[in-house]
Amino acid sequence: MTSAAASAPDVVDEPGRRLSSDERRAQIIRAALTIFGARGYEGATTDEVARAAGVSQPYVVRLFGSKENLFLATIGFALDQLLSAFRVALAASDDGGERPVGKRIGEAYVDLIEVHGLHQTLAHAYLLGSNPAIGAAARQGFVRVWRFFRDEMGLDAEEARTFLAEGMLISTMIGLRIVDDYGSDPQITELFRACFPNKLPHVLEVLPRNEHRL
Amino acid sequence: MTSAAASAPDVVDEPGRRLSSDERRAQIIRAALTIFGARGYEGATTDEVARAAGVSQPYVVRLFGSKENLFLATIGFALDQLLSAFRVALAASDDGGERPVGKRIGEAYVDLIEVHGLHQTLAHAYLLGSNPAIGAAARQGFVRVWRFFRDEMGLDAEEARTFLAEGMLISTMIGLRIVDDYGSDPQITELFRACFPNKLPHVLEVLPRNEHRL
DNA sequence: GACTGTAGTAATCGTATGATTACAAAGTCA
DNA sequence: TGACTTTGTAATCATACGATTACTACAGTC
Repeated sequence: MTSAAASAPDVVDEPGRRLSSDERRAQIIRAALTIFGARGYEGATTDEVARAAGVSQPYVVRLFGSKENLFLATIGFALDQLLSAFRVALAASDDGGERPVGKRIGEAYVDLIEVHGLHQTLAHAYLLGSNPAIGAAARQGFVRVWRFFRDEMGLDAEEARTFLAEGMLISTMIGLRIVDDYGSDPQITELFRACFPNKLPHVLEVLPRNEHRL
Repeated sequence: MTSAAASAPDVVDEPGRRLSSDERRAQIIRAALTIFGARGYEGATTDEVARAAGVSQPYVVRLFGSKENLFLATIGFALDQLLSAFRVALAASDDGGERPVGKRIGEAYVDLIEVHGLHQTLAHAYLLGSNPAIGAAARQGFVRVWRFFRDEMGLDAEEARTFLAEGMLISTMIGLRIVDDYGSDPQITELFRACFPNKLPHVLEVLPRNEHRL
C-alpha cells in the first residue's frame, strides 16, 4: 500500500453513469493490461478486453482505432507507471536515505505486480521486436528504462545491466506463474525462494494463486 | 562453428524425396522454432510453419495432432538443445580448464542464437504461465535449467539466480531485435554494448539484421 | 423544447486459421 | 504383380475475431 502504483485513482464505474471518452479509455487500458498480460498481444481479443472493462467490443475498437493502437497505448501506460514508481522510490531515497537506492528501486519494481498484468504485458512487448510498430515502441520503451538507470539513478553501464537482468528475471517468474506451484512442488519452491529472496511474503500475498487465473 | 548448436545434422530435403515421419517432424520443429520465435505462440500460424518447412498445412497438424502439441514439442526440442549445449560447455571446462566454467556456459548460451528462434520461443513459453498445458510445460522446463545450474554445475542458489537473470536479459535483447538499430541509434548502441560486453562481434555477425526479418 | 454533439450498442461482415476429410502417390514385401 | 502401409496434398469446414455500419440514448445549450 505504500507504493506509488496503488495510488492511481481508479475510475469509478457506477452502473448507468456515462464516462468521458478519456475516462473510458483509461479504464479500458487497465483492463487491457490484465488481458494482454495473461494472453499476449495476439492471444488477447478485443472482446475479452471489452468484457473486462464492461463495455462492448466495437467501442473498444472505436476508442483506440485498432487492436494494435490499443496495445501501444497499453505499453505506454505501463511504462509511465513503471518510471513514475521508480522516480518516487528514487526521491524517497534522496531525503530519508535509510535504505540503499537499489533496494528501494527493486522493491518498487516488485510492488508493481499490484498493477495487474504490467510486468507480463511489457515482457510480451519486448518479445515482439519483429513487429514493425510494436517492436519500435518496445525498443524505445526499453531504452527509456535504460536511460532512467543511467541518467537519473546515475548507474554505470555494468550496474544498469545487472538491474535490467534482475528485472527481466522477476518478470519471467511472474509470467511463468511460478507462484501457482509454490509450496506443492519442492523444486519450484526452492526456485521461487531464490528468486525473491526478500520480498517473498509480499509477493505470495499479492500475486493471485491457482484457480484465480487473471 | 565450435558450438554444439551448429553440429546438429539438418535434414536434407532433396525435392522429390520422401522423408520418414520422424525426419519430417524434426524438420517441422526447426521451422516452428523460427516462426514461433518471431510471432509467438498465438501469433504464429500452422500455415507459416508448414510453408517454412516446405510441407502442406494439414500435414503439420496431422503429424503433431494440434498446434498446441507442436508448440510443446518445439519447446521440448529447444530445451534439449539448450541443456546439451550447456553440458558440452561444462565438459569442455572440466578437461582443459583454461577458461572459467561460467564464461563458457554464458558463451554457449549466446551461441544458441545460431539455432534460429530458440531463445525467443523459450521466452514466449515462459510468458504463457496462464495456459494450462503450456504453462505447466514451461515451468517444468524452467526448473530443468535451474536444476542444471544447481546440480550439474554445482552453483549455489544465489549464483544460479544471477545466471538465470543474465540469461533472461540476453533473451530479451534478442527478442527486442536491438541489433536492428545498432549503429544507427546511439542509445541503442550503448545499451547493446553494455549487454553483450564480450560477445559483441559474434552476436552482430550471427543475428540477422534489418530487412531480413526471420 | 428542438438542435447538436458525444457515449454507447446491436447486428453484421470479411477473413484468417486450425482442423477434418477424402484422396493420390510412393514405398514395401509376399 | 498385387495387397497393404505410409507419406503427402487439395478441398473444405466451422469458427473466432477485428472491424464497420447503422442505430439509440443521453447531455448540454440556445
